[in-house]
Amino acid sequence: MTRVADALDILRRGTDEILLEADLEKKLNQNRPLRIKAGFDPTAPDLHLGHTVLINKMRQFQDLGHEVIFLIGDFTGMIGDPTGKSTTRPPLSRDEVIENARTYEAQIFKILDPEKTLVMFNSSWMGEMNAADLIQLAARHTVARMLERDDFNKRFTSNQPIAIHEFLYPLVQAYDSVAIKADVELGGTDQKFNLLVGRQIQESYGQPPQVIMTLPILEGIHSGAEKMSKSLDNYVGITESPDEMFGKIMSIDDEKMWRWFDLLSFRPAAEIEALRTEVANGANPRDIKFRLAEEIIARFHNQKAATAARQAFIDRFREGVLPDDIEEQVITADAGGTKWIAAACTETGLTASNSEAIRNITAGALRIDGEKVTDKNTQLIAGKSYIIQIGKRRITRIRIRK
RNA sequence: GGAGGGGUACUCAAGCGGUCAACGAGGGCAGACUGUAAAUCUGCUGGCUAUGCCUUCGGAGGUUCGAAUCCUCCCCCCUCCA
Repeated sequence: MTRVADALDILRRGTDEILLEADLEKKLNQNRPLRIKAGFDPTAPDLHLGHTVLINKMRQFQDLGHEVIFLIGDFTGMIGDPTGKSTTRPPLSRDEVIENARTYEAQIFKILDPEKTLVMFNSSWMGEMNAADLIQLAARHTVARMLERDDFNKRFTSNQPIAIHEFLYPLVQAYDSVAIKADVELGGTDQKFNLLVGRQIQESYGQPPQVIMTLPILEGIHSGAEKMSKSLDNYVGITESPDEMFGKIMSIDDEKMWRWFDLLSFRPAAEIEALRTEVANGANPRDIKFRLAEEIIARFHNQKAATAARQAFIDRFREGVLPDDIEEQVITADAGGTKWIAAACTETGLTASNSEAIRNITAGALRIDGEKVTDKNTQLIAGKSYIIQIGKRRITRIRIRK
């Protein structure tokens, strides 16, 4: 096997599509570092495992000696939200963009090699364009082609509005590839259309078209097929604590676990296959899920933290032991020297309102020091400290101050 | 520019003068069962120490004992015609 064939094997793993793979092979054969592009929003980053599917692929390119361009779409971000459905996003200031970029770096370099990563902003070329330049760019594409994009097509045929500027987004993104002279652009499967526009626009500027590589979209931790996202609150953030990560990963269902192994694990395919066999032969899927959780936590924290998280998980949920490092919050008692339980829950953020706390008491979900509370008028006494639990996941220690 | 249709809670979607804090579905939270899984079953899902009070049905006014429901004006979306 040649080295190019090896590289292709590595790069192919976990991808949804590579267009055209023959082009990629050709480029790899040129024996030079390729320019690998991936674009990101300029909004405040809170990277989660879903993003890492893509970032891991970037890392593989780096390991093979290629140059990764982490492109921050600050120009497009400054215009506003493309869907326009939600309230218009306020334009980000220069300082905010730079601040967000810094936060990105702090997170992506948990995976990427800083030495081989180029962070760029598309405002540096888009900001130079004038109206005539933009119109000439727009002249390189047709409405009919735009309407081929799935979501445009759906909206068009179902009479939903499409703002004209939305057509500019794929074009600007495509032009980014021209400006960067990208050899390869990575994106989620939902980006396929935009990435293909990049190929076409590059060609019209006389550049060899980029290879596009789409990666599957990771589903969130809740049941169902919704993609992992912050707004759906079904994500595992890469800066979360080991315990939080462990709990969330364990809560995914068994079927989804294999999907996560495929997309997130660095284990050799054969090893994952062996794990499948173990489960098929009767191993408890939970124990296999432990390994997935540990691998991921070790990646973003370290092996020691991963082991500790697993132990804490077992202690807490199998043995029913309370964690020993519950954060203590201090709140002030009322004039009478006591504190109403519902108000205490709300003040500590355990519940969003007193009503919610009362509902949880009625539902039998609230415990004080392990004892189920049935009286919604329960008072906490000043000077004492209590462990308050709602359900299995929400827990805090409260000290009542006079 | 003209004619018509529509904006309801996190989302979709009923309601079309009182019985509406607003049917139903999804989502979420909790309980049972478990492996803190999933599936299933059950309860809850605006706020307020509450058999009551307050704020919600695009916005502002008005009619009425009483409005999400009727009227006026405004904003936004969609369709058809031009």
